[in-house]
Amino acid sequence: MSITSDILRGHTEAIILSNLIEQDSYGYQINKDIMKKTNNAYELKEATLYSAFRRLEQAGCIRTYWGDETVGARRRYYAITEEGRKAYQGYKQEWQEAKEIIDKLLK
Amino acid sequence: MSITSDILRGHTEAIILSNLIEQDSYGYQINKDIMKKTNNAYELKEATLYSAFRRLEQAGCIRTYWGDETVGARRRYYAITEEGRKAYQGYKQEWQEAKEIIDKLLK
DNA sequence: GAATATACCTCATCTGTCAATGTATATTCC
DNA sequence: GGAATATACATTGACAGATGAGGTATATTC
Repeated sequence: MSITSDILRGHTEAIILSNLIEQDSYGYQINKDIMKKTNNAYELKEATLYSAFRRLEQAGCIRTYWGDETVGARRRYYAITEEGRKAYQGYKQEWQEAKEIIDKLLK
Repeated sequence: MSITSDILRGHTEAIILSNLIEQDSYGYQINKDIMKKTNNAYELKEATLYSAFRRLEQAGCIRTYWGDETVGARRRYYAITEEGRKAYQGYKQEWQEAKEIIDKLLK
């Protein structure tokens, strides 16, 4: 991992939601996707991932169900809710604004 | 303030250093500058500012001296060190990378 | 049968942010 | 005269998100 967690902090939930907008997924897979998308520059720690899931579920942004795998380890799938889609739009908007602000400040 | 602190978290020190590269300054002024630069979209809380000063000094990124004001409240000035300039370059680099990564992830 | 990959989960700890609180000086305005 | 506001610095305790360390279980590869 090349970028510090304090910079990614605050984006965890948005990153997860972004993944779930494409399709329902489960923890392990989401993490793999993130690594792939960033060419291994960023990896969510498991504990971070699961605590974010808990927050997102509590907030009504995702719902969860168990996969029906007959082989291999069981998978807990997550699906984004309507609430979650709204939240995601908000996060994206916020990111665009934050980007501008930080760019201004780090000139 | 319109953008959440979790997103700015991790940029505080870089923002301060950026300010000190322009000129020596003091806490109150730095905060005012930040507000001005961001059109009041972002304001460092005082406690955040001062704890960042402490970290930066500890890390050798800034040094401090008292101003010689004869009127008004005393001012504690901060100056960036060579170490601090290097750190700032690192922060800027990191920000460029982080920006790309987050942009990829929030597509 | 040992190692590795897949897959889930929890707890204690760490770190940065911030509300609240305190001190002191100077200016403005009624 | 005095009340409000602006300037300026500083500390403390609480909070929240990130994470290292630990745990469980199944399947495959060598």
